[in-house]
Amino acid sequence: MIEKPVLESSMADAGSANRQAEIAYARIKDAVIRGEFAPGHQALEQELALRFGMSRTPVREALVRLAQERYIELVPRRGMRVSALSAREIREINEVLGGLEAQAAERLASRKLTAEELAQLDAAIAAMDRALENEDLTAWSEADYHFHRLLVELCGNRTLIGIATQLLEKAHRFRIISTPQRSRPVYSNVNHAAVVEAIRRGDPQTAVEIHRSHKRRWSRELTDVLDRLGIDE
Amino acid sequence: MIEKPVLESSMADAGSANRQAEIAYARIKDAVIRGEFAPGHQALEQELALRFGMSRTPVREALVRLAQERYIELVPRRGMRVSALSAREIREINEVLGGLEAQAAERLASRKLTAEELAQLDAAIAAMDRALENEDLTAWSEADYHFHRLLVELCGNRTLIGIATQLLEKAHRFRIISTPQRSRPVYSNVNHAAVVEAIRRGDPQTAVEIHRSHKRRWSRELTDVLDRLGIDE
DNA sequence: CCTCCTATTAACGTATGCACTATTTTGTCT
DNA sequence: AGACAAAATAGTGCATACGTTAATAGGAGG
Repeated sequence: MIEKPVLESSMADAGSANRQAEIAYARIKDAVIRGEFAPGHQALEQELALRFGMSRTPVREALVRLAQERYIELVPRRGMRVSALSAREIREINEVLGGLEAQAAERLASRKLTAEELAQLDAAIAAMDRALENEDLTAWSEADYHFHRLLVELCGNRTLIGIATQLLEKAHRFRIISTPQRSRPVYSNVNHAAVVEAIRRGDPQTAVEIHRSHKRRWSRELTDVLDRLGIDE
Repeated sequence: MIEKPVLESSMADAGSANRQAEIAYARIKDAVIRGEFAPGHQALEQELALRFGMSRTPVREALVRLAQERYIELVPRRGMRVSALSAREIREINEVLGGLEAQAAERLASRKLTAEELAQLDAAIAAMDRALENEDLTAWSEADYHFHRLLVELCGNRTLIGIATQLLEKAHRFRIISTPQRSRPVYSNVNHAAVVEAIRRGDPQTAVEIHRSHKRRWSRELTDVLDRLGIDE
């Protein structure tokens, strides 16, 4: 048995892939979504590496992935810069997501959901109602995010799930910023419940209709919110 | 002036970002899409680095990006493995893309296109017609790809453009494989022309309707094609 | 004082080095 | 010969090193 000079970091984890790069990816992404790294915030690769206790290599890998997802830009000489969510992008995401969710809802209404799946949807709506009663907009925001993710994830189309999840994360990032500026979202809960009802009845037509009109209403409100936040193109 | 020992590679290019990593990314992606790297094909990082005349670092960066786009998998000990296009994934892509393109068409019909934009669409259809007359399925396939990309790119929603383009590239990868198995696509040209007509008239309703029914027809044909190719879930 | 040019610095992009580990190969025992 | 254990091998994931170059600071000239 050759004795190897174990320098440091005993590499306790055995199983999965990329530890360090994965950690860097998750931490930076989380910081961006939660607003810790504000739009425009810059950080050098070395800086991040130091903060995470790793070398530039895994940090760079994380940055490349995040840049591909448009969370950051890699500016040649200044490291990463956190992308701003422009009004344009928010509107675009809202529009695309509307279409994808309508597709998901249509699919859901077209197949028989298990009792458990329906219970999950009901629970998600219940959580939203509870948050609304407590006037807890942050909790409502989280619950709404959860509901939308659930709706998408139940649809079974993994390609759709992947794309919609990415967009939902970005929408959630915006929601975290905008929550204080939004009026009490009473319509949302009612509409979500109605969509689930249509899904339960197996009525794709109605599910899509409701979802569409809800999105249209929110689209109009969005304009005001963007104004109040002073976000421009 | 300090004389620096210029070792090799005079770095002739000045302007843009990542040269090497970008090259690796483009070459591998192209090889996968064009079928040079068949599904299941494996290659080690060192192997690719050698082939491209660079070190493992930029190759790895390219692989990480491609893995994120699901063109390849990074298998811990065997380098990259080219992902197979499963029947399931193809159907999923077809479904999502149908929705996105319908959205794009709707948007196009809802705004006034410039004469040049309409001319571009007409030209794309003309190219498809020409290919069909010449019984050149490969050329038709390229022209069809071009038409769909154009349709999407004219819609103005950059988020939609980005997502749809990724999906169109994958669909194109499938088309390259499946072209020999497909019956002569007569309907497609007629339908594409009808969609453009609806867009020209500014009739979103009809544009969406036609697009939908076309996608439904293709969806049915797809099942046969998948059978003939022996692609299973 | 302002402008232009030069020298320095700093950060990226890439190359290389190193340790850890899954896999394979070799050798021994039954 | 087959099965199991031990050692060699190979390849990743990360750390470090290096050259290039953009940005900046400092000095000279107008």
